[in-house]
Amino acid sequence: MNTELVQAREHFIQGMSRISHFWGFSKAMGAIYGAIYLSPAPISLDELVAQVGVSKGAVSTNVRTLERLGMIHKRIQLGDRKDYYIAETDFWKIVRRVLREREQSEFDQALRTVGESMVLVEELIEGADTEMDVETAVFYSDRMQAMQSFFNSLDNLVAMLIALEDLRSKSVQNLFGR
Amino acid sequence: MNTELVQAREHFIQGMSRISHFWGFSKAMGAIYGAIYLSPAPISLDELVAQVGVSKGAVSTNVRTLERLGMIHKRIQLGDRKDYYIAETDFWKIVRRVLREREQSEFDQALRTVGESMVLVEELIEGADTEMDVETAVFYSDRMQAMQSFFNSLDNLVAMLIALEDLRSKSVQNLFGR
DNA sequence: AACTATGTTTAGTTTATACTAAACGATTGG
DNA sequence: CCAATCGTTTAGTATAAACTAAACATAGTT
Repeated sequence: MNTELVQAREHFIQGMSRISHFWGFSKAMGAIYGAIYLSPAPISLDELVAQVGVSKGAVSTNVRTLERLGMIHKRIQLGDRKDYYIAETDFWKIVRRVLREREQSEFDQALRTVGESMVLVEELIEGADTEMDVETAVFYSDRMQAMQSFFNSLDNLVAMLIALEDLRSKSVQNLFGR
Repeated sequence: MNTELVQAREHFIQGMSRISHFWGFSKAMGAIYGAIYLSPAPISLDELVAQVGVSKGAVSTNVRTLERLGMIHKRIQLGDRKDYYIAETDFWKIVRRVLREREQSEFDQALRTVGESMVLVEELIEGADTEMDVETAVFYSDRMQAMQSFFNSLDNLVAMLIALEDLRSKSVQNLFGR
């Protein structure tokens, strides 16, 4: 293939690598997605190894993660033992999926911790012994409440955005100037 | 202070630590913010070292980052050489600030890389030699265009959210159920 | 001016993460 | 049934981030 075209691809892949890292994924994952995204035809694991320049094992695990996130899809061809991959090109779909994934895992868990702390403090307010403790406990309770409230709002906001995007993806209208 | 109250605080701080890590900041940073957030009075660096359990140096650098992000504020008291810190409690304000910060730094840069790759490819389409190269180059160009378009939309969306939040913070109305 | 209290910087260490190389397992073809 | 071709798993390694300990800088106090 044309050298300059390869250079352009590599530059793009490098950019994807950066973005991936920026969003908290591994660099290789972004690079691999970039390579798949720029492949005109379904691309095999070996070709990815060649294009991205990481080991087969790394490509294997990253590709699995990408598939779990719905960012790529596996295409098996009859009479061919290789797995081929194509890129999901609906980015909003990807965003939705990733947001859902992240909400479920760590985000909820963190929220729960805040809730637990709040319950701990509020239980304490009941059977408090000294006056000073009550004062501090009430302060704690208020602050924790405020934070939990914020996280709930954030949760609602994200849910709203996902819903909006669901509408958009059904091609009602493009609200965000694409 | 009451042991159970301390436990509740530590549980909360641990939660903040997780959230911080989840959002791509250091764990200590979240913990430190948590400690400041739960302090009824402005809190000094030494007290933070005691409560969070990391070294003075780490507290110092993390505190500086927190201040840069507008998550905490320094309060110097007359006749006291220590610096004291209080927490910013307007979380939406913090979100706006962090979003702006992130957009400027890495996000823009990544976008630029995609744009550059696209220009490279499009220049190539003009002076192309073989037929096959043109075909691939056009494919690349289309895909890169689609991705850049998406990032622009995302940018607009974030800008819109910031604008919405600016309105809300001026207490027009609370749109997100707080 | 020396000493003390305080925050910052730095050099080195720890730690978590992601990768490599290679063994492994499984499937297909000869 | 053996060999070849894949993808996966694993044990070890490299690397980047973040922390510690300690030196340092600064300013206030005696």
